[in-house]
Amino acid sequence: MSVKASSLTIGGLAKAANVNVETIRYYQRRGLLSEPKRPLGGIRRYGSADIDRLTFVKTAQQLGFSLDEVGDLLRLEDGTHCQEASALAEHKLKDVREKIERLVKIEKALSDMVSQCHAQPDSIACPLIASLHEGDIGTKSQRD
Amino acid sequence: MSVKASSLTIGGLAKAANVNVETIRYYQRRGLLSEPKRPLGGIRRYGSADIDRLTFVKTAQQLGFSLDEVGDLLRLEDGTHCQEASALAEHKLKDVREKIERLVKIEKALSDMVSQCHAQPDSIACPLIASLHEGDIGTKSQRD
DNA sequence: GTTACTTCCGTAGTCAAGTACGGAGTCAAG
DNA sequence: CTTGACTCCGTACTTGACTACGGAAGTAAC
Ligand SMILES: [Zn+2]
Ligand SMILES: [Zn+2]
Ligand SMILES: [Zn+2]
Ligand SMILES: [Zn+2]
Repeated sequence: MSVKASSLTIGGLAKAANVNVETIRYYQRRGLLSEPKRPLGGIRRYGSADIDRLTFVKTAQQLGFSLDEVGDLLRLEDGTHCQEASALAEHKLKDVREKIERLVKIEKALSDMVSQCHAQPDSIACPLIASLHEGDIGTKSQRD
Repeated sequence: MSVKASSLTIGGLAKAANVNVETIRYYQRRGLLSEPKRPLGGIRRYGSADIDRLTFVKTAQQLGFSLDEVGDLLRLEDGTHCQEASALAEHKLKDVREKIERLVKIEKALSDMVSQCHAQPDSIACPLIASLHEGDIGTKSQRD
């Protein structure tokens, strides 16, 4: 039985979870974090569960989930929705892989451009700039 | 002397360059594209140079340059600023490589999570959700 | 018990890169 | 000569994820 040490003020929570106070209030407004009741005109107290919550949100966010999607995940938080959770994660994994593919193409285009440019240090026209006029970096750029 | 076939209306230009009319007007406001003078209360005409311009902007954008940065590139447009142009591109290349690194870590974290999840189809608690509570996806996440 | 920091709360502003709107003017076709 | 489509122009709205502001009230230090 964890000691539900509800001892932190919002500022302490912010420090503990390494986020801005305003971010916490924002998440509360968005329903990603619940606000503890305040003791008769007093100040709200937060505990380790809240730090955990914020960690969850921030971790999911780093994994590329939007706050709306984090909300979806939180609704599965009891851990008994393996199907839905992994569907979300798999979809996100697909997105991430597509993003990587696109960036790798971009990387190639950029490094080609840079090396072309350096290959002709005394050229009158910069091939890097020229290639921007061509308008083809290899990504077929389908809108999805 | 190029034929300067100034025959397109803004709508035609939009179609030719595959962008929204409002986007063109927006770029004009931002100084990325100049507005041809309009013949006494008439309608502006655009030519292939404008298509080229838009292609340049869109290409650079696909390469990850912000519109401000595209503006910088356009100021080097004469092609005689190899140094500056390649400095910009190299910086962007560094950014892109960092982005790829981060995404690859994310990809690994996500695919690990998904396979863990599928490995235990009858588990009572989802390890995918559990791992989001841990708050470590391998990226040491230094603020930069 | 006064000062100084926090908290609370609602509202409003920021950023990038557009997109939308409304009303007036222009142009080509029928 | 009247539709209907398009252009022009300024302004305002959008999205996502915050961040800032202002004033009142709580709380801690000295
Ligand atoms: Zn938890
Ligand atoms: Zn699972
Ligand atoms: Zn050109
Ligand atoms: Zn060059």
